Amino acid sequence: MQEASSSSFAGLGPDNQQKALVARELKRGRVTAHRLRHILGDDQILPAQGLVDEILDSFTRSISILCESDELSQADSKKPRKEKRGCYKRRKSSETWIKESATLFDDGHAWRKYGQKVILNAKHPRNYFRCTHKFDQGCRASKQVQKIQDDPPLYRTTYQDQHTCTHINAVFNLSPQKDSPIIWNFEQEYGGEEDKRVNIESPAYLDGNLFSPDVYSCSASTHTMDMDMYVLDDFLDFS
DNA sequence: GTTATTTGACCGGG
DNA sequence: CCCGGTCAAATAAC
Repeated sequence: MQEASSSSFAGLGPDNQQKALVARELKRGRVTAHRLRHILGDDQILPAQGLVDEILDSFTRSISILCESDELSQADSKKPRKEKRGCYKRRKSSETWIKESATLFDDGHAWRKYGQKVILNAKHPRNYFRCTHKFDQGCRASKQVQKIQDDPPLYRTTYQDQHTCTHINAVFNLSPQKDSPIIWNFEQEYGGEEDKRVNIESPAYLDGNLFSPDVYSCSASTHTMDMDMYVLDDFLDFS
C-alpha cells in the first residue's frame, strides 16, 4: 500500500500494464505540480498556492486509489497476503539528495523515527525517519541521518522523495504541542546513565525558505549541498 | 487513553 | 549469505 512506484506493477498482465502507465503519468503530474508549488513559495497568500495544493492532493489520491485496486486484484488472484513482520516492498531508486551539516537541524517537517541501524565500518549508527503523514496523507518522504565525523562533528542527512503532504503547521510552528520542540535521541546505546536528549528550538521555523529552489530541480539523482544556514548550537552531547 | 520511540526480526538486493 | 532498509511489538512519553 505504501508502494506507489512502478515496481509494484512489475510482472503484471496487460490490464495492469495500462494501470502502470496511468500511474506513471499521474506521478509525473504530481512531481510537476510539486515543483510549481515550490516556485510559488510558502507565503500562503497567493490563491494559486491553494490551487496547486489541491492539484497535488488530487494526484496523490488518484495514485493511491490506483495502487489500492491493484493490491485488491492481486489478493484475489492467488497469494495470501503475507502478514509477517518486516514484509515490504523495497523502493526503487528515487529522488534523493544529501545535506551535510556540522549540527543537526530542523528542516521544518514532522518526522517519525522508524529505525536505527549499525552500519558496517561506520562509527555511528544510521537513523531512519519517515514523514509523519505517511499514512494519513500518503506522503512518501523519508530521510536518513547519520553522524559521519566526530571532530569536528559532521552529520549527513539523506532525503528521499519530496513531501506531498501539507505541512503548514510545521513550517510556521503553529502546532500546539506535537511538532515542537523536536526531540531526537541518537546513539543512546552508547550512553551511560544520564539522559542525553536535547531539545531543539529551530530558527529555521521562522525562515520560510527552508530549501534553496535548486534542491527541487533534481530528479532521480543524488547530489550534495552545504548546510551552513541552519545553526543549532550544542545540539547533542556525544561522549 | 493516544502517540512516539526503541529495538530485534524480517526481507530482499547484491 | 551479508548488509542495510523496513516492520511492528514492546515500551516510553504524554
